[in-house]
Amino acid sequence: MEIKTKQQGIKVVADVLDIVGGKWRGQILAHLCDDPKRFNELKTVLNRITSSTLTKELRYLEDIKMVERKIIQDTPMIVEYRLTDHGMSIKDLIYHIVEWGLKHRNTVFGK
Amino acid sequence: MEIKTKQQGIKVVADVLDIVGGKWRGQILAHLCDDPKRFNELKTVLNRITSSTLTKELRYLEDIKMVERKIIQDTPMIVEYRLTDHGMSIKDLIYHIVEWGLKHRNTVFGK
DNA sequence: GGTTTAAGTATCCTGAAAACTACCGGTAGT
DNA sequence: ACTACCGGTAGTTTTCAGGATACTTAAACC
Repeated sequence: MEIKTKQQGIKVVADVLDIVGGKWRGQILAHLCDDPKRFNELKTVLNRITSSTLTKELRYLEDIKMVERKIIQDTPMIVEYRLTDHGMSIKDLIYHIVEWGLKHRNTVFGK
Repeated sequence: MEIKTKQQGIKVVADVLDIVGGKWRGQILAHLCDDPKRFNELKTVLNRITSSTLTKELRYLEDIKMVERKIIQDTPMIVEYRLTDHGMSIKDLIYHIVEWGLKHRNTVFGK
C-alpha cells in the first residue's frame, strides 16, 4: 500500500497520532520498549494512572496488535504485557521522537 | 543537553506528543510542510475545523516557534502561515510517522 | 477470621478541548 | 444597496477522555 495523495499522508499522520497520542499510550509503549512489564509495574511507573484507565489503554493496544497480554500464572494472578513483533517497530519511531524533542527543547529554551 | 535516564526519555516523548498531538496540530504541521498557507486555505483543507480552534492552534504553534505568521497585505487582508526554520525540522519526524503508519496499517489490516 | 496481593470491573463524575453561534471592519463585486 | 470574502474575536455549550471511588475473586500469610 503506497501513499498517492497528500491528503492520504495527512490521514496517516492523524491515525498514528491517535495511536500514540493521548495522555498515556506513548508512555506505555515507551516503557514496554525495554522489557515486558506486569500490570502493577506499569501502574507504579506511570505515576497517577488509575487501574481502569490502564486497563482501557492496554486493551486498546492489544486490539491494534501492538501489545500482547500473557497470563504467566493464576493464583496469585500474574499477567505480563509485552510488545508484539510488530509493536517492536515502534521503537525506531520513539527514538526519532526523542531525538526531535531534544532538538526542539534546545531551540525553544536555549542550551 | 543529553538524555541520561529512561524517565527523562519518556518525559521527552510526552512533551513531543503534547506539541504534535491533539486533534489538529499534527495535521496543521503536515500541511505546512510543503508550502506556506493562508488562514482560509488551512481552514478549507482541515475539514470541519472552526475559525476559533484554528486560530488557537496557530497561536500555540507560533508561541513555541514552530510557525510564523506573516501579513502579506492588508485590505484585502492576506496572512500567510509557514514553518519557521526550526519548524522545518519536523518534516523528518513526520516522514518517519507516515512510514511507520503505513507499516502499521499493513500489519493490522493486511495488505 | 482478618488482612494482603494481584489484576482487574463497575459506576459515577469532572474538566478541558473542541464545536457552535454570532459578530467585527474593511474591500470587491453586481 | 446588498452580498460575499478575508481573517479573525467573544461567549456559550457540548463532548468525552480520563479520574475517583468502591468492589471482586482467589489464594496465602498472620
